[in-house]
Amino acid sequence: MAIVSDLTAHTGYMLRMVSNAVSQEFARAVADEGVTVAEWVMLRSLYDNSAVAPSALASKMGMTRGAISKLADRLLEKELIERTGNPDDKRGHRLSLSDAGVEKVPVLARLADENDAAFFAVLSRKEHEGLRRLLHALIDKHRLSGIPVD
Amino acid sequence: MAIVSDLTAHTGYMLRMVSNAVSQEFARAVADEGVTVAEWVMLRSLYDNSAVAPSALASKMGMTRGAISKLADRLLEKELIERTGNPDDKRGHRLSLSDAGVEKVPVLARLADENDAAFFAVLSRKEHEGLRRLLHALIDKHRLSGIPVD
DNA sequence: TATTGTTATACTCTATAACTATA
DNA sequence: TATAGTTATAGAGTATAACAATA
Repeated sequence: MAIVSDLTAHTGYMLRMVSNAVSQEFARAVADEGVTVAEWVMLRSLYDNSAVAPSALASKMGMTRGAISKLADRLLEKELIERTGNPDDKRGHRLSLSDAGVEKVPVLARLADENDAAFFAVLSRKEHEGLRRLLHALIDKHRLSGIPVD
Repeated sequence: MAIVSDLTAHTGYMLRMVSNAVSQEFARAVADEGVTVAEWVMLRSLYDNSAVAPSALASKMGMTRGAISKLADRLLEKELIERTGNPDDKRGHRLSLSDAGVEKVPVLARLADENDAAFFAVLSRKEHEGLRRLLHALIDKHRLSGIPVD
């Protein structure tokens, strides 16, 4: 029988297990506020600089323009964002937070803070910082800020 | 304006970015072999101890029984696994690898080895080991081997 | 009554590609 | 022709709940 490496031999597999666990817990937390994790990321991205082009969000969030469009539709229906035209280029749109959206972001941010603190509390401060440093190195070296899709 | 933590302030967010990147690269690699990541995990799980009950796989893989059922349907259609009855308990089923499945696992394992090695090559050996240790601690302390679902 | 597994339904996320309108 | 954005379609993953057969 061939020698076959175990599933946990792969760091990517362990990463996926842990990531799924954190995200699933966070998904439950924000679900009470009526949003999904991807919706939270879009809302948070619009909080700093409102009036962002959908294509800019797509490359920032690592999603296709089609996915951004659908995500924006849902947030529009929930009246958390607004979609306006770009006067300079009539093809372009701009997405921005609604008043309700501006109010919602700090609430969701607090849930994110709490969820993160609770999950990683099983690590010492030093270990937690080490993990963040390693993840940061991977993000940096693989240029994962905005995987340009599409 | 309220103070709102940045997305990257959350370790869970960074974890999700990195995990998605590794998994997406691996998904592309195994897609050439005609399987998905979840299918690979099920095939690998059946490689060690063939003849596993669907419910056992569900708790091992952290999926619902319904999800396992659907996944098994796809692998049956690809003729990589077989589904038999359990003579001791006529309600029960047993899943096991087909001959083609047994041949496929080492091929996929090699892709997993290569993908993992390539992605984490940007870390030093010491850093890589440190990351594995931290992930292992999180898996252990949160008992993530088999989140019993359903 | 409880359990095993399947099936039905539905929603999110993702990707590809066709389409509309502007440039 | 190229670009911005939307829309259509489809597949994968997940969850809930209803269901049939068996215990």
